[in-house]
Amino acid sequence: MTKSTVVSPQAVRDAARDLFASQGYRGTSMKDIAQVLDVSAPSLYNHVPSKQDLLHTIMDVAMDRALAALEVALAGVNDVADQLRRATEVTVLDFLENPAEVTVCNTEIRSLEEPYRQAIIDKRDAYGRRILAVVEHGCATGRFDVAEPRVASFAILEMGNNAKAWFDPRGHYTAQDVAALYGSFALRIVGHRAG
Amino acid sequence: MTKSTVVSPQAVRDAARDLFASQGYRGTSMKDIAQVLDVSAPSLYNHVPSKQDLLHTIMDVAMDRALAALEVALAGVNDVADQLRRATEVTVLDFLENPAEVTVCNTEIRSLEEPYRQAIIDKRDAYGRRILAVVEHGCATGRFDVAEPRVASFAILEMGNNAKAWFDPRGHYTAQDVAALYGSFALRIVGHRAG
DNA sequence: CCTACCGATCGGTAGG
DNA sequence: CCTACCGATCGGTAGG
Repeated sequence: MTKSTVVSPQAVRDAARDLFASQGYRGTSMKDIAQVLDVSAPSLYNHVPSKQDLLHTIMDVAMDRALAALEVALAGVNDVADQLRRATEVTVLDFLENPAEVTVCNTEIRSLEEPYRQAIIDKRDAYGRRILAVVEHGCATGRFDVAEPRVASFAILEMGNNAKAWFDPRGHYTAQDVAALYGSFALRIVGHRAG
Repeated sequence: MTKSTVVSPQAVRDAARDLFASQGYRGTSMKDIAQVLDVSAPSLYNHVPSKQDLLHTIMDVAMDRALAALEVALAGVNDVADQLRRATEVTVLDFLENPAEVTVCNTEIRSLEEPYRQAIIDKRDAYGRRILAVVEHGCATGRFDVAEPRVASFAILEMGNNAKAWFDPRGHYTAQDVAALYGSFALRIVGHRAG
């Protein structure tokens, strides 16, 4: 036997996540997902309500996980430079460790129907505001020196987005190594001054 | 009359570009494109050979334009810091001035059939190598100080990718202003030392 | 969990 | 440039 996995809502979402990431939401049929799990397409509806619900759930779980990881990374950290470094590291780590979810979140917002679409956009914006707040705090306290904190925070959030495309988990560098590198880039972008 | 545009291959590509950017390639039908131009879907085949050709041509023209603009921006510039600043500025300017093409290039490579897909990837990689060469030259001559030139060049190329999402051409800053800001970020990332 | 099937939509062609 | 139409595929349901 090649497939002995018990079909479950999570198994369907995992298969859908990988296919949505590689072929897109519109380019993936319920039959494609079913074939991965070795069942017929109609059988999927015993586990999930619809294709649209699959997409929304994948993205919503991914956003909640990212937001929670960001809060954990910032909890109890007082130095604003450490805050920015950790926020950047945890962001890049999320990109590297969950490449399929991140790709789906990046490319399939347009495939979400309302009100799901707006709900995901709100969570994505909340993530961005959290980064911006750190950058602004660093500027207000004179630890950072950058002309446009808002633009700087966008650049920091975005610069690691494609790292998952070239990162090799079995290569010379670990995901944490790469994340640390981006953390140092973030501090340079905001013009961090020590002490 | 609401539409008096003469239908031409370029008009079809322009309509397709905007629809592919907002709805995706698979989410856009030939009928959708035809409706923008106020003709029937079969009529489009008098101007373009296929939907797939539309996608490939849009992306290929966009990549050639970006590569040419990069060469023009670097022509005759000797100082490596100026080279990196200009390369970053022209990259971000391309993102801001051609948001639909850039979105299509970013999200629809997976919708391209071979050999078109590989040809576009090759052009995208050539662009990245050009940026990397500048960063490496700056490191080799001691003008830049960054541990991983390759990762730095990826970060620089990527950081402005989403600027088109929040940039408002009628706002306080011009596209050139925003591009200049990213140019300064690039020099900070590579640890540029003056003189 | 399956087969059989529904109405809708797709890219593209025929023929004029 | 049009209408009429082709075969294929889609998400989802019926019924068991």
